[in-house]
Amino acid sequence: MIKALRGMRDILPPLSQKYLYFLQEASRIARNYGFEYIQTPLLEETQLFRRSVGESSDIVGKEMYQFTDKGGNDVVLRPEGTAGVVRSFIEHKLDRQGGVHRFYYHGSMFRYERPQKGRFRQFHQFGVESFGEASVYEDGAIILLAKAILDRFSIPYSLKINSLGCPTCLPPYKERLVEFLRSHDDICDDCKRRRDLNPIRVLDCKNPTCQQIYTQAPKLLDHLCGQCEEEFGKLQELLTAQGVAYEIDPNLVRGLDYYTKTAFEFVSSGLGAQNAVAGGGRYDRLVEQLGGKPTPAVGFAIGIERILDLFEYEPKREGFYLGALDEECVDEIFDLATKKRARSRVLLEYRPKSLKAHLKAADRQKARYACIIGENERSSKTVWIKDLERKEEKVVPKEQFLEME
RNA sequence: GUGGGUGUAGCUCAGGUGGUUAGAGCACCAGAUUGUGGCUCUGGGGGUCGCCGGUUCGAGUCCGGUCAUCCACCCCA
Repeated sequence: MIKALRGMRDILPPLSQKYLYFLQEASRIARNYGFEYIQTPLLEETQLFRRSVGESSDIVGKEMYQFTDKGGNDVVLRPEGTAGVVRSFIEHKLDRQGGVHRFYYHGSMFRYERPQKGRFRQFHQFGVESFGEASVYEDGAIILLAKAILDRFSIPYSLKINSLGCPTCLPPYKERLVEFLRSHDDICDDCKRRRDLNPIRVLDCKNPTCQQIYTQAPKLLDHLCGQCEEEFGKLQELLTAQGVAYEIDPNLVRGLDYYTKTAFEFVSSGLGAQNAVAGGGRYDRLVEQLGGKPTPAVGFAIGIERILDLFEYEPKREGFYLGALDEECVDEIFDLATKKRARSRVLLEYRPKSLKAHLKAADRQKARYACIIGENERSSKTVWIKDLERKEEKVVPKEQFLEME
């Protein structure tokens, strides 16, 4: 038997129904915040991710589905969504057009990792990206948008925020940190590697010995420049005013290189070790880094598989089940179903069955109405209808049946 | 890449120390005297016991290998 590849899974009913329901609600909320839908290719030039996500990240370092296509292009299946949207933003010269551009997207991402709970090689994200708005109010709005989506599904979470500084305050801090790290030779091997590649990432090392050492390390939050500090304060003020509970996590650094200033993560218990359900932040330098005009930007992504694990979905009864009690009535319900299908969802049973069997089938398939034609109905040109939710039944002329919503 | 757990019916799982036609619950289909769903009862269909090899008169059971899957490390959505 041919099976799906490791870490790839099919999404079939009823999960697929839940998936669509999530997309519908999340899209609606994103639109309420002024975002428009954007779709970008799943395949991009490898260079795009090397230059955005960064060489020091695990994603670029070891998780990309990378290959050479038949035209000799070095390409990858996108491991995350932001880079492609930024590429598109620049390619279509929206950076030169000016103004604010807000996009939401959803779709498959690919990372070659060992699968585990909440982690797949092909997974799906719903994300938003906002370009051209430097105000910290936008950071606040973006966090509120993510929160609104989680709240829509009554998902319990805790919100962690941090500031990663800007080109003014981050480099001097990095130097101090590296200096500190060089004076401590007992940090783990991973951290020694990080020290040279991307020193900030040592801060969220899980190794207890390292964590013990880092309690003495210089803190980025103590080294923010005036503007970064002010904005981080303003962000907290905004969140507090909106009644959003949050926790400052000075070790929240995130594994992608492009973040600046605001970084945030929504975590939820009940997801196992992979507890981040949404994450994002500001990336003011990325557009420029990829060859566009300097443009401030901020965004986030939600892990769809993870969020689907966190809420229940009961599809509601919908549509009409049509069944015949004897062979002579089958042509009639077939014709009736075709007409009815111009406006409504119709589940049609071709085999004549007992009334009991039809009701059972209609119930199981979650139809709202069981509509049956037998000898009596055929001679009187009517349809017997039972509302399976209200448990009410009636016999109506065929014309009236076709009018029903 | 590393570690641990698990592979028996569509699903969840039983199957002491090897022994005849491999079981249950759920699900599915059909019935329970006249055309009424969810509950109950009866019956039915459905399994190369992950795969390969070894030990044995005999392997679902023991041994080796292999594959798959889950969880964790790591990292992140």
